Amino acid sequence: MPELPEVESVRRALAPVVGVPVVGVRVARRDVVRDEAGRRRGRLDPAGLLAGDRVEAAERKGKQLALVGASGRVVLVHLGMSGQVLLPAPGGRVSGGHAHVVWTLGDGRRLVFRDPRRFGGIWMLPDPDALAERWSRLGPDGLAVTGADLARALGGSRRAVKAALLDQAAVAGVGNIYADESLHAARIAPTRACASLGRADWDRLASCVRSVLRGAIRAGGSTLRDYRLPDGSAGEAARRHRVYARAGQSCPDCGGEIAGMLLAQRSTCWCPSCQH
DNA sequence: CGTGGCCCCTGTGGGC
DNA sequence: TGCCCACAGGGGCCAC
Repeated sequence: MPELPEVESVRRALAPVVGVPVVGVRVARRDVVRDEAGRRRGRLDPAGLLAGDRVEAAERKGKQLALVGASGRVVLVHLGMSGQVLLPAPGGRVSGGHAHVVWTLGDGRRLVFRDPRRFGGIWMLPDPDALAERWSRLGPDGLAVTGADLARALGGSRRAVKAALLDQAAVAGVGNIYADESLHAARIAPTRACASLGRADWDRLASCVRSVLRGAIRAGGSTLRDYRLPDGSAGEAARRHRVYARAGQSCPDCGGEIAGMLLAQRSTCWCPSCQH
């Protein structure tokens, strides 16, 4: 679910948590928390989840969110398909269960990680170097990606361009919604082989990726079902979708019928009359 | 090596 | 009304 705009919207909404002490943490499901090596069993040191620490910064690359402690320890959060980071009002309840990790903050509030499907999770990293190492495996962030970046990473690939856009090592933060939306804005068919695109195509596509992501952030992200801002409210970006989940409806640009297909095991929507 | 396919998991909406 | 299947924003791992 959450792609770059949703994670960035969450990150921005966590500004009130920065500078606040972390009093303690309760872990209801041990296996959503992993150490640096990826292990999800064994004794869990609460300090690894910033208990007794203080949140110094909330950072993001692609779809990954990092809470950096004053100690230098890092809590890295992946939302997967159904993950949420919630900051309920004091005394408020988090409905629906699946609240796997709950932090108690010094200002009396709670920070909650819930994730019904558990495709997401939390990684405890010992220091900022470990975070930098992890993030070095991601491609450039979607808000900053250039045509040169895409051409270098994907220019020789035989894959369909949509499948390639979903590769986080090529560009970090684009998922199924914004891949379809960016390709439509760039007027490029999702089925086109990467190797058939020229430099002008990559430049236009990168530009469209950046603007589509920026626009979705302005709208607070796309709420289809699970995604919520930390205060529980929905993002409004889904109103702006031009092709995603609109198969059979008319293209807002040309009025032609939007096609639906399966590409790389993901539902894909596009306009065959204006994307080539 | 690059690439496609399968699987992880829960919840829900539609069709029968 | 109720059941069952298909499908959902992601990504790791496997076999080709």
